[in-house]
Amino acid sequence: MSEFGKGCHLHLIDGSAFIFRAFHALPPLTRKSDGLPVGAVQGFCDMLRRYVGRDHGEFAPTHIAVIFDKGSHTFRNDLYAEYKANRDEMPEDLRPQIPLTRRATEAFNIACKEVEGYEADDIIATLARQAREAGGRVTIVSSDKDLMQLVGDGVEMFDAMKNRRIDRDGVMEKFGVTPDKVVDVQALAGDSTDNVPGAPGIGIKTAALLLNEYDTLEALLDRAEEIKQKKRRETLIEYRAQIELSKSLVKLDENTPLDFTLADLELRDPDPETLLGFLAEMEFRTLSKRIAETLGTDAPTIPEQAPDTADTIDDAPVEQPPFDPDSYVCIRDLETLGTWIGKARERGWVAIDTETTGLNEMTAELVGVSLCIEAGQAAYLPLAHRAEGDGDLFGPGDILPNQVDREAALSLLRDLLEDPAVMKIGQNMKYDAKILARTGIAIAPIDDTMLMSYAMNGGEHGHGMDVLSERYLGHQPIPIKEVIGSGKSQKTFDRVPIADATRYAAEDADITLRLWQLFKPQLHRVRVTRVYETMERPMVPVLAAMEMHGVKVDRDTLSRMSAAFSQKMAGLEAEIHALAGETFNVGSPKQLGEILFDKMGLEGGKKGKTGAYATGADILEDLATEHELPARVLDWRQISKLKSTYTDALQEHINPATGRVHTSYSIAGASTGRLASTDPNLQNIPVRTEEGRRIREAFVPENGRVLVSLDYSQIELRILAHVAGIDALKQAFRDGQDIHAMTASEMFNVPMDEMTPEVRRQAKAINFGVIYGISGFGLARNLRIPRADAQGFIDRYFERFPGIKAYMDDTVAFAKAHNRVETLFGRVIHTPEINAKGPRAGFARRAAINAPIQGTAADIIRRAMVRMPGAIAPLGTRAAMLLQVHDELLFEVEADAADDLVARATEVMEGAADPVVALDVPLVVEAGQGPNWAAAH
DNA sequence: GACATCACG
DNA sequence: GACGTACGTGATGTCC
Repeated sequence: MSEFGKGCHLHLIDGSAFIFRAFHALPPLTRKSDGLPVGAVQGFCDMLRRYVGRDHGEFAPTHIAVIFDKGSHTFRNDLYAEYKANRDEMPEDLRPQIPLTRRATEAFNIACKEVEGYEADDIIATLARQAREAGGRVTIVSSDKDLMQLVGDGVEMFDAMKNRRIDRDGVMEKFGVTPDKVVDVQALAGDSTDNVPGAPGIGIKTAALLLNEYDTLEALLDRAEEIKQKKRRETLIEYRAQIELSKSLVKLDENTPLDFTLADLELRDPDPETLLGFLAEMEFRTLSKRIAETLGTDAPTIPEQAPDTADTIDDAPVEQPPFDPDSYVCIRDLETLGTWIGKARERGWVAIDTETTGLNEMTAELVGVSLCIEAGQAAYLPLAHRAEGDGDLFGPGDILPNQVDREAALSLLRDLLEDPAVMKIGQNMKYDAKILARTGIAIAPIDDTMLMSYAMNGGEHGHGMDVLSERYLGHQPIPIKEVIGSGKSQKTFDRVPIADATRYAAEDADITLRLWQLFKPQLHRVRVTRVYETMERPMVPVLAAMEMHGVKVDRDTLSRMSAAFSQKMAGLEAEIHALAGETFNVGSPKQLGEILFDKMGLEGGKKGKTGAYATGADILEDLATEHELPARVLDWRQISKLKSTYTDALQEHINPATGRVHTSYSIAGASTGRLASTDPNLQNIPVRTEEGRRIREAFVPENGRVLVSLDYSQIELRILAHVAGIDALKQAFRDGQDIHAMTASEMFNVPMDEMTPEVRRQAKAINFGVIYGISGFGLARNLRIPRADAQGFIDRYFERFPGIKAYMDDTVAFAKAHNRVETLFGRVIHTPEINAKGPRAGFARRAAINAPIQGTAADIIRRAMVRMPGAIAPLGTRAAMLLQVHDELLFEVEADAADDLVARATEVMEGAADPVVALDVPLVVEAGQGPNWAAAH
């Protein structure tokens, strides 16, 4: 054993962080033979394997240890009983896995250290100090901000999740101070996750500001009297003891008693027998194989469990072969393609992925297609790869030889992809369906792993392939950046060498198939099969058709408006500069803030986390009553927005081939079930102001046609009336009354015929507030009234409609108990933050109240959209659905068929809840038509 | 790439 | 009683 000294590099892994990440990143997995939960152990082992196996370059370890916490009571609890008191109980499934992670570490022959009564952080601090004093370097493997105080003098951190080293600059970035001041910042700002109190009202930004001015916490507290801001000064004086206590809680103990030395942590090779023995005991087949391969030995055989116990491990993923990019087949001739197609027919399913030259399905060209028949068996069919660079027989840009003839291949593929007996499985199939549609292939039937995940895990995490693969397969796919590069040197996929393309593309199909095999049986267990089959999957062809159809936008109208806006902006800019007495960038909130508040000395000072002045519209509006400049800036901002985001940008989006604008809807983007529109976003075209609304005049039908707009009237309030069971509201909707006026009448005891617009406006704000999970603060801000008044309104509202309060409380209670809420149609919306502590709790609470209402409305319009093609089929190509804007559908229809369309579409929309949900309130649709979108409203 | 701002339902 | 607040999105320009 050699001494630790100069030239040595100690790596300290934060064991708890590894365990928790492994636990939360992987689906519950149990040991097949006895049902012992081992998912976190498996993840932990895989993370260890990857960490020791990675190329650390100049940071390679000579010594390494995994450090664990031991015992729940530490010296910090003696200082402050509430320390970490708000931590949730350890999940039931995780508890038995903790000792196994210790054994795993030992099996890897890595030092595994803990000290009774001390947190891992203190041991890490002590070891880091010792290593530093011995002249060595230290890497702390963790992203925990509590450890950042240790950075410096050869000590750095490494965030294994983001694959990023954290040095002095990284700490500066996080805390705004050098590492030696981190403890002081934390003492002031406190930490809600550890229940460190800190100073109320002071966050990291403020703390950093103060410490950079006063240098040390002690100096700051001693000279607190000097601070200008009243509130801050009083807080620092009043809470001095609490701040000092916080400091002693966050300061790590660098003198933890240790019964081992740095030399004991020397890097050692694992003993294959011990390590593989442990893995076999845990029954990790894939991991055993992988590690055996690295160690150059054979993996031990792990017996399969008896078939009669299969149902007890229902949640365990099907055992799969490891990913092997070298095993993927590149299809170079029609015969081989025929063989793969034959295999897909035999199975009845195939996973498919298309590779193209870009992300825009309307302009991207098909480059190749990958297929996967079963886990590990995938192939890539290159169709249009081109030579890159030079030094080849074939010049840059030439189609490479030895690729299957495109037309012949597509003809073979068409038979498969249109075969009703073969399920085509994809990840985000709308993309592939559109690409294939442009080659004349109408792919069907389909399954979509992205949408399966969305139905099961909405709100829990994203549903992109990378996330799903890492989370559910424990496999990190080849990043697209590695294949096509990034930034300036990025190339299109057709310039990727075919061998590289094969590894990447076939892997995507492989992953998709594995995800499908995992997800398919889970759908019914989470009871979202109907959601998936009626509201997610059928959206794919409907949206694909709408997006490909596009909407005609008149370039001349937009370009004339842009020119007019330019002129107007130039005029306003000159006025603003004159008023300011100097020229500055009106588009820079920073510069504007300095002009308004520093130079002109207006009231309404600082705000915001970055220390910049807030200059949002609400603030400028307040100033505008007294001053010219902010009023002109508001005008300028409005025009600037309209020009840059709409009249300029929309022209860029007109497709040269179709002359129309083609948006793309994300089906699985919004947590509530809403769609989102991108590239361009056609769900936020201006309408609220007269000037903005004119942009809608550029959205026009083809000659002889009209645009028809149908929108649900007050759909969210109707849903609220139903779910909360408010008889008065339900009756008002049945009677077709003005719902806001009726609310006002109930609340303020004003007869309906004496209603003033002002009182109605307030009631309307309250109605919307309720949908958003009302708070006194929010309503006060919206109505610009004192907070106490707003709270009074809310109290009275709840008094008059007690069912609303009950609904809100019940919804939150349900969310807290189940970590999810549901729409009337069974859509699941996870609320992972609902049991969080601190300010996040408020957000989560309001989101949980809103989600079933917004989500039910989203479900209803989805149902209408799915039925719409069938309902308007008799009109043939005379009518087409173009856009969805949450509660509105826009159609383009031949003028003499418009009334027919309105009748059919209205019927579908108003009946969209049937027959699954019988609403106590009618759904009412309002229709309009005209020669442009503005006129159709 | 983060932040502020603002467009929509 | 304090915390920091309306819910859900996407695009743009500034600034680091």
